[in-house]
Amino acid sequence: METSRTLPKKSGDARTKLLDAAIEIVREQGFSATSVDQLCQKAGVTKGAFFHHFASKEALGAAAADYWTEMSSNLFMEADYNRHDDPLDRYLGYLDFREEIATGEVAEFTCYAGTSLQECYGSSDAIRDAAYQSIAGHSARLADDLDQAIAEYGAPDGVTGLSLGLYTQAVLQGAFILAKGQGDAAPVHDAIAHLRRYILMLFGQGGSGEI
Amino acid sequence: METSRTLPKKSGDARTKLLDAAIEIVREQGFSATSVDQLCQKAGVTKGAFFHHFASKEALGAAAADYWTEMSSNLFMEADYNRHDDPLDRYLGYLDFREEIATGEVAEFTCYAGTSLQECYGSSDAIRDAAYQSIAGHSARLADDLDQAIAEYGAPDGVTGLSLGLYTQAVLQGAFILAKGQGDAAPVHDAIAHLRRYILMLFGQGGSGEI
DNA sequence: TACAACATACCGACTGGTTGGTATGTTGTA
DNA sequence: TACAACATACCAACCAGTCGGTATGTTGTA
Repeated sequence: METSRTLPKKSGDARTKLLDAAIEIVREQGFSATSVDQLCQKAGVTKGAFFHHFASKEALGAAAADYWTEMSSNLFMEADYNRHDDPLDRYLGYLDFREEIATGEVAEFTCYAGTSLQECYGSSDAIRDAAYQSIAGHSARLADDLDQAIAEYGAPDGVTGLSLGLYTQAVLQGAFILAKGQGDAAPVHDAIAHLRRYILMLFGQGGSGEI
Repeated sequence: METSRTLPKKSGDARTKLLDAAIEIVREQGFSATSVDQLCQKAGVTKGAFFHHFASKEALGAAAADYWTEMSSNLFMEADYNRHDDPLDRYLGYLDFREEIATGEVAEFTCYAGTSLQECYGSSDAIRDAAYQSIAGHSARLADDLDQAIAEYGAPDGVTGLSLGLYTQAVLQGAFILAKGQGDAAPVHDAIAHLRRYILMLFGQGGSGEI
């Protein structure tokens, strides 16, 4: 029953191939519109393998959200912007990095968690929770730097690191929706420009300014 | 083939009942996860009525986006905040109004266009286009007030009414996603607070300040 | 080290229910 | 009587999930 959520890590690669396939296809056409057969074909495995590793299609969706959390967590933790000494510079570097990776096909830079959270929040508790966990966890990591920046440079009453971290994610998720409508990454760059301007005004030109 | 997109307006109410049902159910469980039978049951009509008015399920989805555009357009046009003389006050009043209507169940205040745009952008051109049209059109109306505010109070280089209008929608759409994850409207209020602070800083306390 | 007992990973044909869509009525009304 | 607005009955395709089976480890023990 619980084959899916605990990561066995050293199993054959059918599981991983299915998770990769899920993230790719679901980002493009949504979860409900994606069939198990389609997933299997993309992953190059059979249905038997699918239901050996996942109790249901829903379990795959939730496991893919966890997988997404892990992948994106690694991506951002290893990025160069973390090396800045100043917490505000780290945050601004994060924004730059997000701009950098927002190129190419829309489905390649949009967020699995945001997509499936929006689609599945009413039909699957497991997927909703795993997807929200992904976004909330990411926000919390941002909040660390932002809290330090607030401690160093000050901020208006009611402005906390977490609230800014969540706002950052809201801006990005919303920009992804606009990008899907427009067919390219331009809305993401525009939105980040506004967000960056807000942060710079909030902290009164704090930080070193370098990139 | 084109039974759906041109609004006959004075037809029997099966069509309208189906559109209302679509907006209600799709906002809760997504488009793909909603079946034609479910739609018919909710609307209290039969399948014959459905396919009399809509060429396909996809056509219903696109028509519902148009219907959503019309409904929300009326809602915002008739709202009190439009009576402000100052364009910035009108924009700020819009933000207040959006906060006001963001209460109760999540599915009741989230956006049909944003939901279906995110879900269907890769699987249905018709729905994607109609949904994006809804958001883009809404942004354009905001852009009018924002352009006037810029003319009156000035703004940094590169800040246009349209770019701020689209940013506003991005913030709201992203906040809706967070609201779905959290299960209540709090993220919407938090996000609007940040957005309002940004606008006020941008325009340097312009506007009358009254509500 | 040898072998039985068991576990894991995977295969693919099959099933029963659901799906979007169709074909053919019926009914109200202009 | 003509046509729009529905209703009813039905269908083929597709869907998630099952099941009997195989091949390849792993482990305990004598």
